[in-house]
Amino acid sequence: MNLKQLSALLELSQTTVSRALNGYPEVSEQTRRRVLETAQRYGYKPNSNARKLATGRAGSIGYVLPVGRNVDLDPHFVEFLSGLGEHALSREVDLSLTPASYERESEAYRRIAASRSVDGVYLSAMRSDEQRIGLLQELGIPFLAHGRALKPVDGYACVDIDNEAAFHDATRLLLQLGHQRLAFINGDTDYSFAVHRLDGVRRAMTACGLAVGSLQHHSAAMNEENGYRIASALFHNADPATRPTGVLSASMFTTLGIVRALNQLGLKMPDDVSVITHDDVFPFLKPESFSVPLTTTRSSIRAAGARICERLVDIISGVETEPVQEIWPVELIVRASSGPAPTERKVVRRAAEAAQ
Amino acid sequence: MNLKQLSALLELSQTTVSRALNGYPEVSEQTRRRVLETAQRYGYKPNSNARKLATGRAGSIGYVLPVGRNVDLDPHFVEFLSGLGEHALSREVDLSLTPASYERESEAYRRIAASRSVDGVYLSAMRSDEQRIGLLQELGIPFLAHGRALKPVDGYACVDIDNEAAFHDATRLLLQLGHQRLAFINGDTDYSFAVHRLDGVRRAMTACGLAVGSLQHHSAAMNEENGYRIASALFHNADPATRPTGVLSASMFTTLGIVRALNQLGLKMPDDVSVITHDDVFPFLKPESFSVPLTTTRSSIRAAGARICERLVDIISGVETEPVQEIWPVELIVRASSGPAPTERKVVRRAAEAAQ
DNA sequence: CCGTTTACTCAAAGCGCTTTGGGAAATTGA
DNA sequence: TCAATTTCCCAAAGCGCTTTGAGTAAACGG
Repeated sequence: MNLKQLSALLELSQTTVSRALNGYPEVSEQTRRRVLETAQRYGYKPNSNARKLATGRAGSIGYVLPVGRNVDLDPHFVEFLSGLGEHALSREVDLSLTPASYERESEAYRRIAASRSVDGVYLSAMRSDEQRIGLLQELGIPFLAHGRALKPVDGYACVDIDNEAAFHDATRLLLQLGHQRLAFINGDTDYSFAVHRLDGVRRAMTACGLAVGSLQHHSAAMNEENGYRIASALFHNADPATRPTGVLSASMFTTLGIVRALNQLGLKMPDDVSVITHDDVFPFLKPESFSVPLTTTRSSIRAAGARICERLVDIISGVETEPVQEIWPVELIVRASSGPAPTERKVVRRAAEAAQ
Repeated sequence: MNLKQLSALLELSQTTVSRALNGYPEVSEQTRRRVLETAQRYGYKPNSNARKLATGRAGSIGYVLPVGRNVDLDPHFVEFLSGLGEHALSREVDLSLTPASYERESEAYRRIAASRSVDGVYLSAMRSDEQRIGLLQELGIPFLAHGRALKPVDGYACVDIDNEAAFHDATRLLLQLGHQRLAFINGDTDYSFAVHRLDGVRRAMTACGLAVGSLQHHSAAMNEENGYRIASALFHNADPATRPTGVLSASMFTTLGIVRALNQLGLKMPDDVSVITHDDVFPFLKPESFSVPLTTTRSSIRAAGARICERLVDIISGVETEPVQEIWPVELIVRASSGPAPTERKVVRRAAEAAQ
């Protein structure tokens, strides 16, 4: 059933039927009702491709999906997608994913732009060495970034969380609790969020008069394995008097590994080591659900997804004109995994106990 | 730059240019080269909507994304998507996600079908009470299911793993190891995979002469919290002589919770309780990465994604005509979390130790 | 009563591509 | 040499929708 057939059936012109369906005022209420009713009964739905061609609007937002043997879409993405989808639903837009290997990424953006298959795109996993912003500006396709680039600093729209402040605050808490030897198991610093977080940690240390060089900083993909590997290296056979007493962790997955390493070495949270983790709010893995509930910096990645969809639709429809950089604050939530730094005395006592 | 402008530039008809670009034989090699070269130089890309309208092909496959306040896309989805995307890349198809709330799901499928925005769809999370197969058959849109319905048993194309055999084998292993009291922390039996798994467990028990009624079966969403909650209920204050000694778990997330509960209660794997888990092969959480490496039934959900994309493209293009039901075998991989059932003597001894 | 709004409706012109059905030139076969 | 192919290219007709620009009848105002 297409428009032509439907209008023949109704003995009306295509114009009138189209207008009736799309809510234009130039059609009488009576006619509109009749049209809607008939359309409903015969299950008429406009052909989306024809409509897209005629209007020039695609009614969908795009994303270039990084794929390849060595690329793992991480669970952050699906959580983000949930939020995006939730909002997309209310605005009746679809999401179009264009798979592309890392090397051919810019080609994919070019194709999207030239073929006009989407109205706008969003970027995520912003890199320290970010190329896409310039590309998309040049291509003239509306976009919104989830996260920020290190440079350019502005001139584009984004939604990001205040990673710098989050890790500054977490670090300050550890320092206030008396921790002097800190370790930071960071995400991959190829991504800008990891750089911002490191900046935050360093600023807090500096403010407290601690040498930045004393920080044990490790950068790696955020997963269980790396958390385990790095934490094991930090604590295995380390002198209790010199090993870190405070650990900052980039993600809950990393922390799963850290916890496993600590358990294996017989180290307790928070008596031997305090841990603060960033929590993206996964419904399937919560900081309360650790044997020792985790102190976290928390920001819902899902909420960010919903917001990004909302703003992207506004940008596309011209409601939002200036490129706004929206930075969300992050909460620091104290649970049981953080506590006062062990004193020298305690360290010795606990070491003796452990030796037995 | 559109086709009209490009052909004006080349002083050729649109027909010839279109044919040259699309590789039709009716155009001389020399002309083709000239066309391709010019198109390249001026960055011409066909408008995808116009092409879709003209050809009737969408060049994309669709998925109805379940969203809503209470719906969590789980990490399985992103892993699946990785696989799908990997293959989609090689076939140059896009993925189109249409968000829909659970209640309006069938409406979303109808819209997709009527608006011809995609060439085919895939289904996942097949339910015990599955309605979508009939709907899609009626709508006449090509589809491929990831998983199977309980009924209809056949008449549609699917890719599934042999959940029944997987859990049969896992159960048989526990029985062979002498376990007599089993618990199964299953996924939600609203989904057919969970029913198949339960069938497998029961078949193994029956074959071994064990009463099916003795199985402690719990059905719940597969996450850390539920694993913890159910395992705690099973083992907290339970008589060592009657509590389960073998536990089957539906997912790695569930098992995270089970392990937490066991740790808290001071129970050891595999001495006090053997655990076998299904592993969907997440790159960020591996069975080897548990303090006691997990015995698992393993099947890569990502590989399934790639295969589904491959077959769906074949179905759309008419290469695959008969609805094939492709069932993948599942490997049972023994690691340290499974072992012989504790004997009565051992049970008493360990209980005494624990009491001290 | 007649010119002017107002309320509806319509025919037709795109949107940018693919594809059908030829047609003219070049090549071939006898 | 001439008819029959083959080769290469074209004009024009869609695909199914939206939107422009008009037109007609009814309602209105003075």
